[in-house]
Amino acid sequence: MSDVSRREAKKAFHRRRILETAHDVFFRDGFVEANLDDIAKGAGVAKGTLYRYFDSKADLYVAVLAHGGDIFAERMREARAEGDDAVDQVRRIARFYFEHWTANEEYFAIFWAMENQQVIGELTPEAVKQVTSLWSECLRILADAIQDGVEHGSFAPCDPWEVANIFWTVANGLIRTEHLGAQRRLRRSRLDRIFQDAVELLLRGMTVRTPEPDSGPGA
Amino acid sequence: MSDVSRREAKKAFHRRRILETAHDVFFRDGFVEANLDDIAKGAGVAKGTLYRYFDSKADLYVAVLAHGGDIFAERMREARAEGDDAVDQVRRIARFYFEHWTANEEYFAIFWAMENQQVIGELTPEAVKQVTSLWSECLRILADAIQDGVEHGSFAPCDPWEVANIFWTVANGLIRTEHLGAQRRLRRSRLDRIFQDAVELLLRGMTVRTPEPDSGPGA
Amino acid sequence: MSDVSRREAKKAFHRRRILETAHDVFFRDGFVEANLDDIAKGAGVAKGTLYRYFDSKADLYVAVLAHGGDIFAERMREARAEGDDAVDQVRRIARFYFEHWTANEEYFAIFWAMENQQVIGELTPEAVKQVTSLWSECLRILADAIQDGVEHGSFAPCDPWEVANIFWTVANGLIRTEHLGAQRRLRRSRLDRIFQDAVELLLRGMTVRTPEPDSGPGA
Amino acid sequence: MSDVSRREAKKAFHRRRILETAHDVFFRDGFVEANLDDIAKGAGVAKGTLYRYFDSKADLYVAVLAHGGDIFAERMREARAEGDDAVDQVRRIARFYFEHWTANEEYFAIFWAMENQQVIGELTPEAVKQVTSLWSECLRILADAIQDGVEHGSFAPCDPWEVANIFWTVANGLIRTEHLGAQRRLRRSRLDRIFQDAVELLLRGMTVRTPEPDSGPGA
DNA sequence: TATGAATGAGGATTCATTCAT
DNA sequence: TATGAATGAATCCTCATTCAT
Repeated sequence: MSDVSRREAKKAFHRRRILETAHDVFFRDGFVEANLDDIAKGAGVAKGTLYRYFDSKADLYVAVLAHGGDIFAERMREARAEGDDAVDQVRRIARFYFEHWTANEEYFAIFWAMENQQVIGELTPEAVKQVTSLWSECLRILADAIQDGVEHGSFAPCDPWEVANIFWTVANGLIRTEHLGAQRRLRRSRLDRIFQDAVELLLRGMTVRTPEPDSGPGA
Repeated sequence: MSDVSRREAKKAFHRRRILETAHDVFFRDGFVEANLDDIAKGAGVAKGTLYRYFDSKADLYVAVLAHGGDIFAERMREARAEGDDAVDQVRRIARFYFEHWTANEEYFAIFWAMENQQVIGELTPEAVKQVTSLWSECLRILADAIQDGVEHGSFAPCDPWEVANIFWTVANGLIRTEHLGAQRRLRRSRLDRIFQDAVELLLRGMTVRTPEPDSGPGA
Repeated sequence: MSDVSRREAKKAFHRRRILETAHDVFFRDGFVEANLDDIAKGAGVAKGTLYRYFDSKADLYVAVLAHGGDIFAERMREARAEGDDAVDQVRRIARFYFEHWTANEEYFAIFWAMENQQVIGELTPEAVKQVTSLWSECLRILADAIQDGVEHGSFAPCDPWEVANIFWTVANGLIRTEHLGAQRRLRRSRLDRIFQDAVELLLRGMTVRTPEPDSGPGA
Repeated sequence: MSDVSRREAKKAFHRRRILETAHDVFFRDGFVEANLDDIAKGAGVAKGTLYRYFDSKADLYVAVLAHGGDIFAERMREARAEGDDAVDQVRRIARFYFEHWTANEEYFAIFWAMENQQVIGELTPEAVKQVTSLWSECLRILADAIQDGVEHGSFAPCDPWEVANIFWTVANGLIRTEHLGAQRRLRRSRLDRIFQDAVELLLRGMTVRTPEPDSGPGA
């Protein structure tokens, strides 16, 4: 029994080490350029051992993504819960998103890289679905908040999913651009300002009522 | 004379064929996975011939980007010129951008791929600069239009570059997301709607709204 | 234990096979023209396996040189030790040198090839040093013997290093010329005679001759 | 007629340019690494044109060797003629040899490179013979001088060819070693001294009469 | 005769994956 | 279960030579 549990513990330990190292290496080199020798060496296991835990390089990659992705949505839900009204909730979600990615820059890079066609090509459809569902979940949280805002009159009527998507896109795009443009090291203060401005710009746009002039009956 | 010109014509033909094939292959496989055998075979030339036209794989890649990139900014400038006021100009720029990329989907993928760190790693700084300057140029056109709008009171005071950047990011992000999410074949109608909405959302956010606290009863 | 040692033995076997085959191939084709396919095939391993043992073609080349080079100086030292006086020692060194190279003709070719600029160009400075130091060591042994002879009056005063160098040059040159001139297969008897004569010629030149101006009538 | 001669002149000019450039390039890069693009460009002709003048790379190489080699033997003959007695003649030949190669270092490298097995492998036996005959011719001149010396009692009895060969070997070896060792730029003063010493050492050895002691009848 | 575009075989090196131990 | 040695397909690039113009 003790033997069994010790063995289990060792396995868990190995799995964790591998995932962590893979994370670093994928971040540093990207999926294609990353090589399993580095990962094995970094994790302190033999190259063959990797295959005891993961079926392939792509499989390991997905595992890395999933590893930290689960808590992401949960945290985002918490962030929303702390907000008072819809506007506040959207701001908090955006804030969390920004804070999270700037604090976990590497992860961001990895997530993005997955969208790159090369990686997707090597993944099974299931794997792709597994990862993308993480994003959908996040989008849903944001869309819910927006929907709330619309229902309570804080936002002008709109398609919440669509607007959530736009929000999302802006956030990702800004972080990504800055991430790549700044030689892969965020200048946080600059990004912070841009990000704030963008959020406010969007919020302004969402709040505006499309002017309903006293249009004549024929309009 | 005829001899020389015929030879020239043949060279031009080859160059064109190579670029076109490279374009397709880079689009299909991405930079890293693309292989020169495919390109050579597709272009109907020997592998060695590629090297008479381009110094390296990376060089060819840059050439593909530059091939169509030059006219891009020019067209965008034209699109702006056709607009009446700043708002109209921004709309037209956005429209052009959207039309162009949906009509040249592959190019979009290639441009984006370049921002991937692996590709950049293999390019000379000059090459990178050559390509990225295309984007800066486009950003400048948009920022100019916004600046105009601010000066003429169409837009609320803002940092034109920053707002242009946000616009840009939204546009790229939406196309990109749709591009990848939809199994790499845009559902144009859906994207069109989202894109329009996003532009209007942003324009609304940018538009001056004289605070009318005591606005009429209908507000 | 048995497992580990058997694996070790196999590795040693592979390494040996690779070195031996590389030796033959480098001898047959020279460094530049030799190709790793041949070596791998000859050694009965896959091409990739070569890289588990040696970092590069150049590295393998150096290993081939070093493989047999170490014992060379040692043997030469022994040869010297067997001599009675300085003259005898020099003769024995020369003899050993001759015997060794004619018995290991291929090695000779490889050593010489290394001095060719192309090969050196691909080696790291350390590698070059590693190999050339072998030669210096040999030169030192010879120079020591000569120095001894000078001190004991067997040889006329001279710069031992310089004379050792001359000896060396003659020896190498003769073997080399014969080696190449005779379609790469030494006619040993002929070379033996020339070599002997050359050694005696040099020894005669080195030998002290007290100027005997009034030498007897027979001079 | 004028046309014909002008054409002839042009051909001669091209041939000369090609040879000169090939000379430089072969010196700089060695036979294997030299490439015809460089030679063609340097000579100001098209690559294809090279093949109007020479059948192959190897052929061009041999032509380069022969180009300057003819005058070499002639000059050496003159050098000998200026000497008074055999010893003087040998000294003058050696001197000339030394002066010539240190003044035409590049040529030396090329000649030596030819002895490299790779080059020989690509040459026709005729070509090899053509080049090696140059060396034989030079050896003959030296052997003749030695023969003279033996006949006139200046030198101890010996096989003139053999001794000439030794002389030759020493000379080549010293220049070569210095040439390669000194990063391909001769330290002339040092080499000069060594060379002188070597020549005198050999001359001393050649002059010595093997002592014929009053050996007893049984010896 | 001269050109230079085209060729394509050839070669060093990498690395995900397998499998005997 | 873990190892790590072995694999071999895959790929970019070079360059002597050819040949249509």
